[in-house]
Amino acid sequence: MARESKIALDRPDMRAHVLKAALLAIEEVGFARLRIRDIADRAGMSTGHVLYYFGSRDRILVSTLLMSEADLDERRRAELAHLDAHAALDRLVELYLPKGPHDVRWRLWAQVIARPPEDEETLLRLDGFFRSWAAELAAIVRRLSDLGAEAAEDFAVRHCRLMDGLSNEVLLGIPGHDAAWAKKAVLASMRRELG
Amino acid sequence: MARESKIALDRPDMRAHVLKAALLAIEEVGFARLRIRDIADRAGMSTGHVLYYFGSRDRILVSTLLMSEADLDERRRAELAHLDAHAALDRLVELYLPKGPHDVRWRLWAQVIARPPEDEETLLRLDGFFRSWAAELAAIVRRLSDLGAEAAEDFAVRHCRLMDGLSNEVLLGIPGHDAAWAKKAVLASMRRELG
DNA sequence: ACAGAGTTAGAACCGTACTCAAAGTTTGAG
DNA sequence: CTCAAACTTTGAGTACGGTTCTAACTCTGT
Repeated sequence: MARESKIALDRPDMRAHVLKAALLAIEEVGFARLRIRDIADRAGMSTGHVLYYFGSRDRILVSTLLMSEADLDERRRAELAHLDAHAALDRLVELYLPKGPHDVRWRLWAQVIARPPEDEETLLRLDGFFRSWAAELAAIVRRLSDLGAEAAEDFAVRHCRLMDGLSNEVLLGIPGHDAAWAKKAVLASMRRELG
Repeated sequence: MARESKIALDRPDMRAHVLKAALLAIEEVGFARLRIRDIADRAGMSTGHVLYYFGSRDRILVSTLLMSEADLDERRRAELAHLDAHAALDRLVELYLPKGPHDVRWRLWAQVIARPPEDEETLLRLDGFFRSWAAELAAIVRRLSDLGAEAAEDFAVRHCRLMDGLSNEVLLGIPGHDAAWAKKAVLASMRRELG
């Protein structure tokens, strides 16, 4: 609708306010029990109002993921900029992987994959985050090895997908497969290729 | 409860009947709109009855995944047994990856990852399927290369997780990232390592 | 035939996503 | 300053689906 885009442009601050409330709500009540009411309460408004801005529960969650991911994107850049290549690699892996089975950012990803958005624009934004992570990783790898641009890119994409797969197991809570296990596995794979 | 385990033992056929109905229902009405009613209709019973056997919607879905995965496990063994190593590798990748964004088996996985089961027994069974795929892949790889048992196992696990990650993108429906793209990416990675 | 356990159906219940109409607030033109 | 139009906000209302409950039914063993 025209309404939607107008609002998005006019009141980005309001949307951000709701999305922060959503993050807080997820942390506090957990994903399984999350109601729109929980978000509305924390944002200091009514459930109808939250729906007025976002249209549906799923849209709120997708938007929350987009914000959370954009946020991390910035933090990542800022933090990795002044680390040497080895430390940067280690830190990137740490930032990428879930902290545990209840990691909010990853729970959001899981949710969105289980009920994917229909509109292409959102899908492209999600893809953008995939690419951003891969690009950052590729840059670090080039500092660590004599790989060419193409090979580094390939390495980066493969390892991002590897981390996605490992994250699934962490999210499931498979016994023994926790965050530390995942990190170790990724770094081992990277080292074995980089020599 | 005692009730639950008793039923599971006494009436495995009834459970299987419902689960097959669930698969059918998912195919027909899609995941987003799936109601217990849709499953009950197809199984020729009431919603109350379905819940009597499974206790909750989530349990039905987890059980459906377990059955579907066990089924594929068998089919895979049977089919790969009489293929040469190259063909077997190709076919395993094809069987593992989603056929498209609506692949029922993978939608079930996505659902289960988004709302993981609590009980350890189920988690271990899920882990069992991970291991089974990896073992099968490792065996094929050993036929194709001179890798040792340990290296082949490592190769297999890494590539299973890689396929999981690629599957996420297929499920999301990221433009350009379809089933064929995923297959190509996996095989490229495998070839590059196996030489 | 009967008791009692196990099974089945479907109505009732309850919680939650979503709608809607009306009231409140801001904005900007005259 | 006034007023109307657009936008915002609310909360009650609706619809719907998961879950629970109860009462009827079936089957088995005696």
